[in-house]
This record gives sequence, structure tokens and C-alpha cells, in this order.
Amino acid sequence: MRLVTWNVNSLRARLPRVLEFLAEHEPDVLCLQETKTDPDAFPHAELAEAGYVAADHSAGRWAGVAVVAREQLGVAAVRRGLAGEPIAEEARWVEATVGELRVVSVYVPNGRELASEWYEQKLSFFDAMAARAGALVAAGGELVVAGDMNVAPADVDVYDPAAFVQVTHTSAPERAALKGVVDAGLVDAYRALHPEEVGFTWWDYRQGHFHRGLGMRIDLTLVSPSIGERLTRVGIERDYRKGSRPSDHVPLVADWA
DNA sequence: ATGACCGTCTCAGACGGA
Repeated sequence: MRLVTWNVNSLRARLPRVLEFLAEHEPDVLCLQETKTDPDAFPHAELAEAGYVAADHSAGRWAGVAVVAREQLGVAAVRRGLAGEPIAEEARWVEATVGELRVVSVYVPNGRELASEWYEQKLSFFDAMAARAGALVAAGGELVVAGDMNVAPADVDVYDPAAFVQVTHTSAPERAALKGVVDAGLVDAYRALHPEEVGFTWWDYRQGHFHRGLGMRIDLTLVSPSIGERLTRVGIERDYRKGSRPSDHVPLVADWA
């Protein structure tokens, strides 16, 4: 099985790169975030042309998530939204069953700044997420929760911890909140295979950060322990940060037997 | 140097992103 998560920062703007990626890597499942599309404008036809079906949760100009799967596997039992999330209209959580696998694509709120209403909403979102992840784990079966967590789990996941003081994405409450989701019974796939390695998934568009190596690891694929034991490769496709009109995030690819 | 990017919506500039 090959499952990918990718914050594309507008599916319309990124469609050529997404189709290029599907052809090159042939994933079974692709979790998308920041699709930024109206429900009516979601590119189902273009994806079908490539052999994929999609369960999208779309809310117009901001956010938006989707689970894209090989047509043969399908997307069943689709659930849009997360019980208890602070602002349900934002389209940050979608679930679908792909083959035998329950898949979640999630786009956690940014939080903007510490001690703000947005920051509190981010922490609330994580609480709701931990509760739902716990329920899905308890339901049994294999589970993947993949997406843009908007938190770097540890200091090794940012280019310079000293540059991340009194800002979001690295604060102790955010890291604890993310840990609450993992502690519901999931494994950070990248870290499972790469315990020490620095592996960024996002680089700011500004100030040449990509070329200077100044990034963060904020996109995660969290898997059931039984999947964690079968992982064969977890890779960051950093070449997708190059070339024509890249997203500021790159795809994270997980393979298991 | 109170900067530097990108996409959206709307049509020059605000807003969100992280």
C-alpha cells in the first residue's frame, strides 16, 4: 500500500503538479489539504481521467481537504467534519474507507499567534481530533490520520529552535496537544523509520528559505501500530518544492507491505 | 529595511498562510 499526504495550497493552482505526481508515484491513496475549492469546482473529472476517485470536504477559498483513492479501491463511508471542532464551516477533516483502510485527511488550524482566539481554537481542534482518533482506534481495523498538523513535533523538526520562541507551531501546549492524538494509539510513520533524521515537509516561500534549507516537519502520517510494523519506506518528495509553481509543502509518501 | 512569497477574491489591495 502506498499512501501520500500533501498540502497543495490550492488544488486548482496545483492540479498539473498533482497529476504529474499521480503518474510518477502511483499512490493508492492521496490525502490533500488546502484544496481551496468550491464543492462544485472540485476537479473530479480530471482525477477520474487519471484513474482516481475522491471524497472531498470543500468550503471555498480557504482550507478544504480530500481523500483521493485509486478507482478500484474506492472511497466509501465518507464523513465530512469533526465532532467538536471549533469552526465546522472551515472543512478541515474528512474520513473515507479505502479498501479495508479507514483514512483521514486533516488540516489543523494555523493558530496564528500565541494567546489568541485562533490559538485556542487550534488547541480545541486537537482535543476533538484526539477524541475522534481514539474512537476510530477503538472501533478496530487499520487507520491512517494524515495531514498538515501545523505543529513541529520536536526541536529536530525545525531548522533552528532558537528562531521559534514565542511563536506557534513549536509551543509546548501545541506539542502536547498533538501528542494527545498520537497517544490515542497511532505511530508517526516518518519517525518510525527515521528516528533521528531531519526531514522537512514545508519551507516558507519567502526569503529563499527552501534553498537555504530553512524548513519544518509539520506534515505527518499517523498510522495504526500494525501498519507501523509493516512500513517499508517513508519518503519526503522534496523535488516537488522545485520547478514550476510549487506548493510550499511537499508530498510525504508512506509504503507498507 | 517596518522587505523579500503565493493564492484567493476582486480588480489594488486585503487576507491567510506558518
